[in-house]
Formats: sequence, C-alpha cells, structure tokens
Amino acid sequence: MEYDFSRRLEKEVYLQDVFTLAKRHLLGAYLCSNVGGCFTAGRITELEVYVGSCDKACHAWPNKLTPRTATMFRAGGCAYVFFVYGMHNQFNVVAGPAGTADAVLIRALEPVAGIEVMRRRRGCEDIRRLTTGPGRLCRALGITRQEHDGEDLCGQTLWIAKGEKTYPYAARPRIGVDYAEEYKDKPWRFYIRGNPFISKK
DNA sequence: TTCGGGATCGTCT
DNA sequence: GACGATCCCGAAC
Repeated sequence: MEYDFSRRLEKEVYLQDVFTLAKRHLLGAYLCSNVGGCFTAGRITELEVYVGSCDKACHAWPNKLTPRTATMFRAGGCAYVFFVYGMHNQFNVVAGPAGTADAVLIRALEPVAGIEVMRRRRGCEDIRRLTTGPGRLCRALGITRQEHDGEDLCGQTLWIAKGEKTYPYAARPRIGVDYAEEYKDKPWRFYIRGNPFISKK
C-alpha cells in the first residue's frame, strides 16, 4: 500500500457543517505530524463532534469565548488542543466559519507511518495501544497545547491528508460527558465499523 | 486569590 | 473495577 500524505484537505472543507466534516471527510483520513524532525501519521478511526452553540458538553457552550476556547471561534481548519487531568493533551479539528465554535475531537487512530517513533514517545510496544485514546494519540504524534493550539492544519507541522475512500461508521454516545445533561447521550461519537483501533466500543 | 473538577490513562487489586 | 497522578481553566469569593 502506497500512501500519499501530501493530499491535504482544502481549507474550504473545514468550513462546512461539522457533522459532514467529521463523518465524510475526517473519518478515514490521515492525521499527519512533523514534530521534532519525525514524521508520524495515522488513519482517523474514531472521533466526536462538539457544537459550540447548543451542546452543553462543549467547552465553548453557550458560544462563550474565553482564553481557553478562543481558538474554537476561529475559522475552521486549525487545531484546538487543550490539556486535562493534569497530564493529557487532546487534539480537536476546528470546524465552520469564524465566530462559530464547533470542533471534532479525534479519539483514535490506526498507526500508519512512523510507528517506531510512536512507540518511543509512548513508551509502549503494543501497536493497539499506541493511538487508541485522545491522550494517547497526542503523545504518539508529539502534539501539545503549548506548541500546537491554534496550529494551521493546512501547514507543514500538523495536517490532515485525504483518505482513499469513505467508510461505513457506527454512532454512539460520547465518552466522559455525563455532566452535559440532555446532551450527554447524543450519539455524536463516530467510528469506523469493524476497525480494531478504537478507544471504546 | 482560592478552589473544584475535568472531552484520560496506567497501574494495581 | 477502582484509584491516583497533576495542571489549568473558569467561577466564585
């Protein structure tokens, strides 16, 4: 299998509806990073949608611009990276036009390139555990809030390359958003059906 | 200025 | 299945 990681998703793709972006363009695409002189890439297998205007699970709800959420209000096509639990970074793709605060959390990847680099960064041999989880994949790809929040996803450091096809997907409730009241059970987590590289069933 | 808790993970039982 | 690690944000004081 030959991969072409230079076929970046165009800026306009990120400006459309966040659900279309997530399911049709991001699922099955390749998240690529060039950090510390090392190239790594993985197929996006699992993600979650967050909606700034109405969704109580979204950091930016209800369209609240704070120092932390500011990057989510930028035009689609940049990275929103935040830090939680005192140790984990989480990578999101910002969606929609400037002024909206929708984003897609990438929850799992299937490692495709730079697997030895990922193993070294993660301190873990098992390929199934390298990038299955939002904190794990950030560490494997070298993504941090300090260095990459706001990063342009059409650039040379972090980018998303088009996948070869679209995949059949499953929809499930999101993980870890029990506080979100009527939004906690929304089936806004999507993953590639049958792919073993997902964080949770 | 303080304080509570988080879009998690690895380890231990 | 439970728990501790450990920093930052945002709300309240």
